[in-house]
Amino acid sequence: MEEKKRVTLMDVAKHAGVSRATASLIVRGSPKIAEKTRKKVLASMQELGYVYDRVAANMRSQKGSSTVGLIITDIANPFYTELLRGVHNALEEAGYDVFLGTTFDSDARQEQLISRMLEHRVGGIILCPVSHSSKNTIERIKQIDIPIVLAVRELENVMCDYVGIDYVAGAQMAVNHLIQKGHRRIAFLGGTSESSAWKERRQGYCMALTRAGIEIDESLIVQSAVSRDGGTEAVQRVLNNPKPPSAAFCFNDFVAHGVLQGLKVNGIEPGKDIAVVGFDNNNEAPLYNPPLTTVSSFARLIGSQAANLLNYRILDQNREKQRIILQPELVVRKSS
Amino acid sequence: MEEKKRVTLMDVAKHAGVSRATASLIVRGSPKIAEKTRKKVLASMQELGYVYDRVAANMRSQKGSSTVGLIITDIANPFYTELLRGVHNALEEAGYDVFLGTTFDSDARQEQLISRMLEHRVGGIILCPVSHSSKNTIERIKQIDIPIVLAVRELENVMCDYVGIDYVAGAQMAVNHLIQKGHRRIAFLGGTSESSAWKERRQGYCMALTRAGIEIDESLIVQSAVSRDGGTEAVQRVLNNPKPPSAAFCFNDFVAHGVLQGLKVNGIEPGKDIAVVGFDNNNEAPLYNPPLTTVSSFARLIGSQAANLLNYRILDQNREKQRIILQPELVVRKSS
DNA sequence: CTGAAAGCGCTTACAG
DNA sequence: CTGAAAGCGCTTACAG
Repeated sequence: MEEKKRVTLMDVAKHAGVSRATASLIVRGSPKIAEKTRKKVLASMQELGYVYDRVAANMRSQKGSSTVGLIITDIANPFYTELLRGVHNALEEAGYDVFLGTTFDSDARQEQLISRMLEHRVGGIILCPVSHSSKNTIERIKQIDIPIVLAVRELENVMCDYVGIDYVAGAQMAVNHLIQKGHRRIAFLGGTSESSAWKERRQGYCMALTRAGIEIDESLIVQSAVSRDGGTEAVQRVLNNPKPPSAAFCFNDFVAHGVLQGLKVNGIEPGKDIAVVGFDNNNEAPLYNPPLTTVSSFARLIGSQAANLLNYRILDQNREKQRIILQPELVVRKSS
Repeated sequence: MEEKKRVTLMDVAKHAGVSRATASLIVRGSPKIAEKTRKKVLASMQELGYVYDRVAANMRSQKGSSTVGLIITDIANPFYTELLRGVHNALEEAGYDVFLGTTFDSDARQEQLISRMLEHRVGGIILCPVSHSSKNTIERIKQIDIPIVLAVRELENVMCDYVGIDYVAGAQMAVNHLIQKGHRRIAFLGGTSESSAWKERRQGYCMALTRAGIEIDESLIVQSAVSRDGGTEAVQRVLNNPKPPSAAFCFNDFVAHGVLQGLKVNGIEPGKDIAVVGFDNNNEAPLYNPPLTTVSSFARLIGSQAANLLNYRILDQNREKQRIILQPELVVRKSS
């Protein structure tokens, strides 16, 4: 297992008895080379085990590399797994190789990842920003001169291609659905008020109630960690309310799952005694017991759209910025 | 949005009034530079928006890049999603950036991905080989002179670090469990006989039966697509058997889910009228109805172990090859 | 098609 | 710390 020396184009050229320039033309698939010469050179490459150094080539020709960076929050979150699937499929199809990075919602890691991707000379970046990007980071992002598209969360004052979904509308859909079912006391469970995702859901929640002439009762809004356990805790708290709700809109499906479990522990049957609606429509939602009514946030579609935007942007730096806001969709199941 | 010219180390050096060599030492964090000079230079970098060209640096210093390739079968498969999580977390922690590629079990795509990763000068590769790697590909892989670790599937005659699980033992566990529960007619449902994963499960299935003195009944072995629908079809077929089984060992949890659904359609209650066991213990398994007894294949752990092996290999090309075979684990739930 | 030269952005080694 | 030179593996442009 000794380190073999890297075979260079020059080696190939010598071996095949042609000039380096010719060999270079051949690896790049130029049509102006005689078939015979080409075959001879290709044979030499095969024999010597030549591997094209795309990195050196890109550097010399100053072309954007065929590499793209994808920065997401957390690969353990099904929403981002789905998004990753969308991005990856679309990007591979377009011939890019993808670099993956996860921020765990830390601004510092986000900064670092952006730096590293830039250092690797990626041709573009798809960024799902952390919930609190520092001024500093935002300035950096604005300065970046390679194509960049934002997904899921927008950044203030940053003009970029963007694809996300309308959380406010999604929350409204969920709550309207519950109102139509006759519910008046509707809780909003889970999530933390610092995130913009929470704020927007809250906004939709309030709008739906207000339009229906229902007063907002702050005691029905219970924050929690974004997890199953968080959901269980939140529902526990709201059940202790002197006037408990007859329905719950949950921050996301994970939280909703915890809510379902918490209800059962208390002998309350979700879907019958109380209605529960989630958010995201992740793969597990139809498997919950009862199957969960939820709002689809189309993570995969967000991913593939973002990939497409990036591809267009790479092909034409001057095209107009595009902003795609996907409309969520209510998926009614047994839990409501 | 005009293309700015890239700021080089030389630009920084000029701006700070030092030599390029000094600037180079500073970006690499050399300790022999006076604090004052360092600060001045760092300030210039900030001001000019310098970004280090890791690619050029690696090329010049002929160091393996801090980049690693991960080639999996299909990102839509939860098993590989989990594996990806394991790899990614471990690798990011160790300071690598990861390139992701998916083969969709195609040998041609596998070849292509390996080439591209090599062309990008990755420092190492974690490969989950497709089920039928051609002789050609195998030869290529043997010739690769950068660190490479195989995961999930081994390749004949290829000496590489490897981490996988013992499918044969896993299948035995599942079937033994059913035998202990008193079952004698146990079906093996789903999967296709071409894949080594199927063959090994079948081997374990047969061994367990034989040891218990139960004759193997080929009519209870029904192949199918590896999907929910496949599972439903397979169970339908086996229910038409003149002597239907009282238990089923399924190729994986997906197939098992289809089996559960197929049973219910026929008015048969899984977990009561018939026992069902899956394979993989994916995230959904505890959510099925009834919760699924299954064999955990520790996808995430395979990923993190593979990442560790690769890291060790990169640090020391001469260390002895390691072969890690994880033992699967039976997780008993309500379906059996 | 060839051949020699210059350059992409960096590192390395060395004399000062 | 500086300065000049050489080189990583490629592409580019040009005269022949």
